Amino acid sequence: MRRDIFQAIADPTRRAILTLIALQAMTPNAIAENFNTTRQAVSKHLRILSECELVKQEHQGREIYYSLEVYKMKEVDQWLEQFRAIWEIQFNQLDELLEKMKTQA
Amino acid sequence: MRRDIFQAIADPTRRAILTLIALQAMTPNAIAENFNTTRQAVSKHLRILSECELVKQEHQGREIYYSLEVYKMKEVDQWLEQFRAIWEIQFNQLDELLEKMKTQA
DNA sequence: TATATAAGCAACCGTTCGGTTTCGCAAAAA
DNA sequence: TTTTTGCGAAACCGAACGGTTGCTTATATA
Repeated sequence: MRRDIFQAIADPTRRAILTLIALQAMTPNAIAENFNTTRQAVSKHLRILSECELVKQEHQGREIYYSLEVYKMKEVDQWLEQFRAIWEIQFNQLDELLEKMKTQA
Repeated sequence: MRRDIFQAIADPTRRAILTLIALQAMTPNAIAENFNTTRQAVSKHLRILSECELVKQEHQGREIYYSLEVYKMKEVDQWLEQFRAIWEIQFNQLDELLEKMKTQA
């Protein structure tokens, strides 16, 4: 059961949960109210997000507040880095092409 | 069979394929040589990558060259944007804290 | 023409996924 | 103390996933 951040964000519900708790910590029940699923389903998603440390818990009495571990998102950002260089090159080439077309017109 | 770029990059083999063909187009056989799987397995991955337009084909005789559709990667980058703002705020707060500790020392 | 090769496609198999239902536990409220 | 509430864990189910094997089609080569 090797959890991986890319697998974690593959599910649209989990991505929505991450967005939801990005700015404020929330309990599983509160989170579940925003979706058409049961609390248990949300709980499962939270477990997966916890396993790859995308989310952290804070216990308050019998309530558990979940919040985003935003630094972990940087792993995706770092993976994207290799492609960012390429799409900037392609953008510049397009730019040169447009320039060329302009001078020829 | 809802294909989605996030689901496409969830698989480590597919991520490796994307990196492999990022700089040069390759045929399925050539790609498969880089992994411990059969050509058919790679072919399946390429089909999934094609379905969400992360990859484009170029036919040359009986060979098919696959290459990266790098602009599509920006969708992930755009999704990350919402979190980028947050981690920069947190970074700045850490920065302020370090500054504070320095002046107090 | 006959043969070899590149590649896609379909069928099948075991595993994982996302969800529900049921249960147990601990904290708060009655 | 008893009841309610918030939560996670386990068992189960259908669907999807990743992979293999076998087949067909199309191009290149003898």
